[in-house]
Amino acid sequence: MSIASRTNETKWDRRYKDALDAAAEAFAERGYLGSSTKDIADKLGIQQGSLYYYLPSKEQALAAICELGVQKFVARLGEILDSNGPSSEKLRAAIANHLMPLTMKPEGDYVRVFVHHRHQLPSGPRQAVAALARRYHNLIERLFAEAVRCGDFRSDLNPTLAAHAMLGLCNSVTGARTQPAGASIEAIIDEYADILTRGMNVDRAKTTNNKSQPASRR
Amino acid sequence: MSIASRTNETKWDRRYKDALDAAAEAFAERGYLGSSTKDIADKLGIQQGSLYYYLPSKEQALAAICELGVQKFVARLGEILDSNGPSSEKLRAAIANHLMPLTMKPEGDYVRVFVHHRHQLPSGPRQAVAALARRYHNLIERLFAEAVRCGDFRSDLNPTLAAHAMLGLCNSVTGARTQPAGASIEAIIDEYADILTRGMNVDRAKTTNNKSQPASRR
Amino acid sequence: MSIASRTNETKWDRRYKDALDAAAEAFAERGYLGSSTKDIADKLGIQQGSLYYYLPSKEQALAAICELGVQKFVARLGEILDSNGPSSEKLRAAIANHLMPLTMKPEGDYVRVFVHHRHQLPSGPRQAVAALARRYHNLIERLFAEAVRCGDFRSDLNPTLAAHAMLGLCNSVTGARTQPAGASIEAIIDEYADILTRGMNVDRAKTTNNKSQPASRR
Amino acid sequence: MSIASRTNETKWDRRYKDALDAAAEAFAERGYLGSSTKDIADKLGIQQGSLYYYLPSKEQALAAICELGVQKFVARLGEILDSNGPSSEKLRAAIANHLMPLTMKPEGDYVRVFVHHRHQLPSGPRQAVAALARRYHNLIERLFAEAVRCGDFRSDLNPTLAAHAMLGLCNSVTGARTQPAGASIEAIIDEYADILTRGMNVDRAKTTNNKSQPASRR
DNA sequence: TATGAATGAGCCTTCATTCAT
DNA sequence: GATGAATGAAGGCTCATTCAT
Repeated sequence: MSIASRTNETKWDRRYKDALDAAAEAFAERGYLGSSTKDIADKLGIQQGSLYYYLPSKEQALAAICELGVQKFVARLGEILDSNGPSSEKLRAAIANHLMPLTMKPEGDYVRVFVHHRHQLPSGPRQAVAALARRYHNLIERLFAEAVRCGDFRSDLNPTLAAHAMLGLCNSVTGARTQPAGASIEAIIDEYADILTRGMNVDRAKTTNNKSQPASRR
Repeated sequence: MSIASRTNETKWDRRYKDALDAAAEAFAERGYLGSSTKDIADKLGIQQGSLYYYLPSKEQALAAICELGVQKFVARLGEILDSNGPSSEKLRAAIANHLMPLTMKPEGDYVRVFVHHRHQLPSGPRQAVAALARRYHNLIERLFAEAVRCGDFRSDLNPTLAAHAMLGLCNSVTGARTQPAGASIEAIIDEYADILTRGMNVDRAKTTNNKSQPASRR
Repeated sequence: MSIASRTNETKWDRRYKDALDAAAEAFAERGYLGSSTKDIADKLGIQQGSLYYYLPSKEQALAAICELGVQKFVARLGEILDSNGPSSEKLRAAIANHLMPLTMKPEGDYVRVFVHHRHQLPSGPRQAVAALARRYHNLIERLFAEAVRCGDFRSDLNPTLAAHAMLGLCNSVTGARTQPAGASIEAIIDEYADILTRGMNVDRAKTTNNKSQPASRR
Repeated sequence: MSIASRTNETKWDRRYKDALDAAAEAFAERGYLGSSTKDIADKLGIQQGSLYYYLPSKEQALAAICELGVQKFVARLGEILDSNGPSSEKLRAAIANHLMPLTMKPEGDYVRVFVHHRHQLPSGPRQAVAALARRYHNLIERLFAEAVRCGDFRSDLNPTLAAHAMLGLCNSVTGARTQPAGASIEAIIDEYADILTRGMNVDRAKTTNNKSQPASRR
C-alpha cells in the first residue's frame, strides 16, 4: 500500500494540485488574461484539452488558487497575533509571514496571484475571496489597534490606514519584477520592519533595537 | 477666432486626447488585456472601428499613456528635490506629488496605467518607459541618500530599499480598488508621510510634527 | 481663353484622368485588392475621402482603366492588320504595339492592369471588358489565319493557339517584376518576334533577318 | 495495421495536406488577397477558426504552397536536362513538364499559385521561393545555352531572353481563365513546342521533324 | 487518463464609402 | 472642390471549451 493511498490522496488529487500550481505559476508570470490554457498545459506537460480533466475552467482555477493560497496565511497571522511580545515584534513577524512565502514555489505564486489577480474573478467567487482578504486585513488592523491601546505604538496612529500601509508595502514586494538590487527577502523584511516601526528620521534615542528603548528611556 | 484656433489645437488633437483618456480609463478599470477597443470606443461614443482614426493601435495607446502620463510627474519630483527644507518635508512633498493626481481625471488613470500596466508593453516601448521609471526611482533614491548624508535620516537607512518602500507604499494606493474607508487622499498622504518619517513606535520626543523637532532638540 | 476651355476639358476632366492614372499606377504596383483608396489618394496628393469627388468607386475605376486603357490598343492593331507587307512584319508590328506602351507612363500601367486585373471586375463590367479582350484576340487570330492562307506562315499552324501563344508571350513581359536582365524593350521585341517567326532551330536558309528572306527567296 | 500507420502518416498530416490543397485551390481561383480563410475552411468543410489547427497563418500557407509545389518541378527539369536527345526534344519535354501538371488536382493549383501569387509573400519567405524560381529559370537558360553551343539552336539566340520567352509562354497558359477553346493540354504542348522550335514561318524544308532536316537539305 | 480534433465567439485592425461643412 | 470625421462590414487570428475515442 503506497503512501498516496494511505493518505487517501489519489493520483488525481496530486495532479489536480500540480495543475493548480502550474496555473498559479502561469498567472503569476503573465497575468490571468495573459495566460492561455495552453501555457498551463505546457507547464504540466500535457495537452491543452487534457487540462479539463483536472480543472473545470480557467476561471475556477483562479478562484481555487486565490482561496487555497491564502488560507495558511490567515491562519499563521492569527497565531502571530495571539502570541506574546512587543508589538514591533509582532509587526515584524507579520511582515515576515507575508513576504517569506514569496521565495518559495509554489507558495509565492499563490500569493502573487491572490494579490494581483483576485479582482479578475467574476463577482460570485470574487466575494468569497474578498471575504478572506478582509479577514486578513482586519487581523492586521487589530494588531495596530491593540498596539496603540497598549501604548506600544503612537496614540495618533490610524490603525486602518496603518493596515493599508503595511499591506501595501508588503504587496508591492509581491509585484516587483525587478527584485530590489541584490537584496535578499530577509534584508527587505528587516528594512521594512525598521522603517515602519522606527521611521526614517534620526533616532533621538541612540539604540538600534527599539525593544530595549522604552526600558532605557523610562 | 475661436480658442481652439488660437491655441492651434485642432479638433483632432482634442479628440486624440479624449481617446487617450478613454483608453486610460478603460485600462485602469479593467486592465490592458481586459479592455477591448470597443470598451474604449464606447467611452468616446463612437464606433469601434472609428477609434483607429485617432489611435494607431491599442498597444500604441498604452505606450502613449505610459509616456505622457508620467512626464509631468518626473519633472515635478525634480523640482521638489531641488527645493530647500528638511528632508522629511521633501519626502512628504514627494508622496503628495505621487498621490494627489490619483483623485483627478484623467491624471489618476494615467498614473494607474503607468504603474500597473506598463509591463505589458512590447519590449521596444517598454524600455523607453522603463527608462522613465528608473529615472523616477533614482530621484527618490537620491532624496534618501542626501537625507542620510546631511543627517536628517538615520545613517543605517538603505536608500535603495527605502526608495522601493516609499514607491511601493505609494503605488499600493494606486491599485486600491476599495479606497481606504472614507479616508481622503490628503489624510493618506499625512499618515503615510508620518509613518515613513516617524515610524509607528511611540515618539520618545513628544512632538507631533517632526518639522519642529530639530528646534526642540537643539 | 485657355487651351483647357477651348478643348472643353474642364479642370474636373483633367483631375479625373489624373485619378485614373493614379489608380492604374497603384493597381499595377500592388494589385487591385492590394491597393487601398488611400494609396491612390496619396499619389494624387489629396485626402482619401476626396477621391470620391472624381471616382464613383474603386471598382468603377478599375472598369474605366480596363476599358479606356485598351481602346487605343485595339485601334492601332486594326491599322496594323490593314497595312500591307509580309505577315512576319505585321506580327512584329503587333508585338511592338503590345509591348512598347509598357515603357510609358501611364499607358504601361493601363496595360498591366488590363492584363492582370480585369478578372477582378464584377460580372457586369467584366463582360464589357471581356468583349474588348476578345476583339483584340480575334484580330490577332485573324492575322495568323490570313498569314497561313496567303502562304506566309506554315499551313499546319493553328491560328487560335498561335494567337494565345503570341498574347501569352507578350503578356508575360507585362507581369515581369524582374526585367529580363538589362534587356531593353526593343531588344525583347526583336528577340520575341524572331522566335515566333523563325523559331529556335538552326535556320536552314542562311539569313539572319527574316525580313530579307522573302526577297532572297523570290 | 492501416496504411496510414504503416506510412507513419497521421490524420493530422493528411488533413494538413488537405488544408494546403484547399488553400491552393482558393488562391488559384480568387487570388491570395481575394481568398478569405473562410473560403479555405469551406472547401475543407470545417469552421474558419478550425483552420488554424492545421495552418499557422494564411501567409504561411502561401509560402508552403509555393515551396512544396515546385520542388518536384525543378527536380524533373533537372532530369530532362541530363537526358540525351536533340535540344528540340528536351525543350518539348520541358514544356510538357511545365504544362502537364496544370490539368491535375491539386498540382495545377500549386503551380498556378506559385506562378501568380508568390510575389505577395513577405520578403522573408519570398526570397526563399525566389531562389527556387531562379534555379528553375537558370536550368531553362542552360538548356538554351547548350543547345546553341552544340549547334541545335540558332547561334544568334539569346539564351536569357529565350528562357524568359519559354517561361512566359508556359506561364501564360497557367493564368488562362478561358482554356483555349477546346484545345487539350497535349495539343497546346505540341503547338507551343513547334512554334518555339520551328517558328511560324513556312518551313523551307518539308519535314515535320527538324532533326532530319539539316541532313535532307545538305 | 489523456488526446486530437474541432468549435464558436470575440478581438484587433483595415478599408471602401458617406456626408456635413 | 476638397476635407475631416465617422461608419460598418469584413478579415485574420486566438482561445476557452467540448467531446468522441
